[in-house]
Amino acid sequence: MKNKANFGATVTEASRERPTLKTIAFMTGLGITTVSRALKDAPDIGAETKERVRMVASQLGYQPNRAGVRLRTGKTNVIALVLSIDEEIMGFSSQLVFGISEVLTGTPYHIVVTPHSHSKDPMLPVRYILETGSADGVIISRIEPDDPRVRLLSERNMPFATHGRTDAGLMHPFHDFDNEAFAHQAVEKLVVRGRKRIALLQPPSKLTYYTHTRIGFQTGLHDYGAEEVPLRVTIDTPLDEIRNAVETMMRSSNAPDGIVCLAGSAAIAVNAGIEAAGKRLGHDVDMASKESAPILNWIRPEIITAYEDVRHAGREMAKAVIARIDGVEPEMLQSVSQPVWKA
Amino acid sequence: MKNKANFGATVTEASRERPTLKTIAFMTGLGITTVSRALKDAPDIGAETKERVRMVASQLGYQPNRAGVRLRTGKTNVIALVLSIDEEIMGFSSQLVFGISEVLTGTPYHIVVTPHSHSKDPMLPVRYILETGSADGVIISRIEPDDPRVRLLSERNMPFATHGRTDAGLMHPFHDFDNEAFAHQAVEKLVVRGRKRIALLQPPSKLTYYTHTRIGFQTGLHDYGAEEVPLRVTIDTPLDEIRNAVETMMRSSNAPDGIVCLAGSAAIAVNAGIEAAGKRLGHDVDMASKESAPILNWIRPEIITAYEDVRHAGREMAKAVIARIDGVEPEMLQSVSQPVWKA
DNA sequence: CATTTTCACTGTAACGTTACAGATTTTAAG
DNA sequence: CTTAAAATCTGTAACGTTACAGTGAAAATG
Repeated sequence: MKNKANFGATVTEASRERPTLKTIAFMTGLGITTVSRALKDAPDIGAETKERVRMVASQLGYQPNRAGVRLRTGKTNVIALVLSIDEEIMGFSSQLVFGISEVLTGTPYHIVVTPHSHSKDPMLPVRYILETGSADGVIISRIEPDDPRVRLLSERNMPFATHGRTDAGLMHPFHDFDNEAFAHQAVEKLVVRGRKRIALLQPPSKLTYYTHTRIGFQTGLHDYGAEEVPLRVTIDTPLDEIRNAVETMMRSSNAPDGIVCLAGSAAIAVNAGIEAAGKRLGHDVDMASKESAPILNWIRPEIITAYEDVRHAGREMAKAVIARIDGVEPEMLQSVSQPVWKA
Repeated sequence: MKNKANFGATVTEASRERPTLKTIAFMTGLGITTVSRALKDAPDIGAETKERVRMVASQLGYQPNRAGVRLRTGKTNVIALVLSIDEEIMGFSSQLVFGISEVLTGTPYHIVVTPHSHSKDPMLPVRYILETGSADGVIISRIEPDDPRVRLLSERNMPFATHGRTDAGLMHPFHDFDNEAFAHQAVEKLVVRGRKRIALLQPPSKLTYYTHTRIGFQTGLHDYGAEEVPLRVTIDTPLDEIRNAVETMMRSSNAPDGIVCLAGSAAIAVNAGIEAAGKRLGHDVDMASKESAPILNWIRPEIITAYEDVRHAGREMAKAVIARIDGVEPEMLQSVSQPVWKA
């Protein structure tokens, strides 16, 4: 009862202050510890007491003070999203953020966005999070086969999920788009339209899904009897360079009659290159592209598009990190989503 | 010296633990308070002592524990970005986030993203932030002339900046794009090309910049002697409805010969509508559009585009909130950026 | 009826930080 | 020399929370 004096003097003022366990303790006449435990539904608190505490708490609109919890327990209730600034042209990362938030709403977790330029050291943000313990879980993208961030996070036992897979016997939660299936099916779609000489606008070779893409593409070529026309730019190349490279390619005697494209924004540049070369989509050449926002068909209905649901990816990864934090085994937290072809 | 025993026993282990003021106090032989004050460059600490403390601190890679600071001082070192999920198609909000982060890097601030659907109560996230004191500053967008969030934040003395202006004598930091100038100039560009019958794809009427847009547009019509062809959809309308509305309009006897469009994503749908009606951009009709990512000209070089630098907006708002937190007057923290027309 | 168990509840300490009110030593002033 | 004034430094308490080690009373056991 030593709090009584405190409250007696300031009861009217106190009602405007943010309620704490102390407030509830005072109002119920219980100890602070009891209130804390009651709200956590601890087994050594009476049922009726719990009920009473819960009532008062919700009456007051009590919300645990995050700093208090964090200081005492180390639990931050933060999920850090590490984003590469440069990968972004088409709102890819907004969708990720929104997907993640969807899941985090209704949990105590907040999402902190930690961007970095991938020209700088990609380890920096991850190291910062580990050193300062500023998050309970981490989400990273642009994964490499033997990604050092994945190694470090695993080693330090920090729960995390990746957008993309590794390929070095590292076991961890991930969500990935099935780029192998996409590339394979893309080749099929083109061959069905009579295309046999196909170019691939692929991801940069250091990312894991470069290989997935290559395998799907080459298997497709083999299965459906087509051949590759080489293209030296990647989806990370600036759009004008892509356009120029495609224009040059389309003007050459070696021009392809089909193009597979791994990103929606790049597809726009490819299309510009095709048109600059005086060719027509659907006539001289066909293009199959992945897109993370349904806009390509607004631009050219002839583009064969597969949708990658990035928001869904965000949801999956958010669920995975939280599950990982709760101790679920990484094996259970891996998922791959299939391309959805338009029409 | 009462810490000595503690440390003596665990000195090797302690070196792996995260350093605190206590660690530095032990290493320098000073009191915890002294170290704290030394690191803040307080006037009552000796110059040599400060130097020594700073050395040891940086040696150890000391970083203040955020939970400790927050619990003690109430300072969260968090900027909350409140985003509307629905407004997003083209990576608008990613650019905002990146712009904000650019400024926040090198400050102690982190960015927490708090999304919400604007079909739900838009006050919810703001109320949550106020009630839980979970941020030192807030950034909001989609501003209305008499925005209740602006009122509430002002009333509660929470530093904030808005992306867009209010119009009810509310004084607060903001950054805005000059939509009035944009609309006016857009009309000019169209009239210069001989267009006289112009349609406007405008923002929803509840947002402040609807009025700005209308004023610029109508002044432009008047100044350059053109007339308006009404269009009932807004840039918030789903893309397929925009397309249909535009197609219908373009097929009608009342079809415009110029269109002003306030958003890049909507422009894509407008273009699709024009083409669906069998008209050609640059021949039958011209379009001037704002865009926040340079993609429209990849799609149709004929579109007259003005660039809105959203990343810059993010930077401006981040600087504004921080300045506001530091006590700078709102009057000093308002900026408007001008449209930049391509070529 | 004495003893053990169970049940319901509680005080203390600690997480890392800073405001505040001293404490000690040195220097300046009278 | 004494006294006042700087100049430096420090311990205590508190922010809100929870782990831990209890306490006291009632119920079950022998």
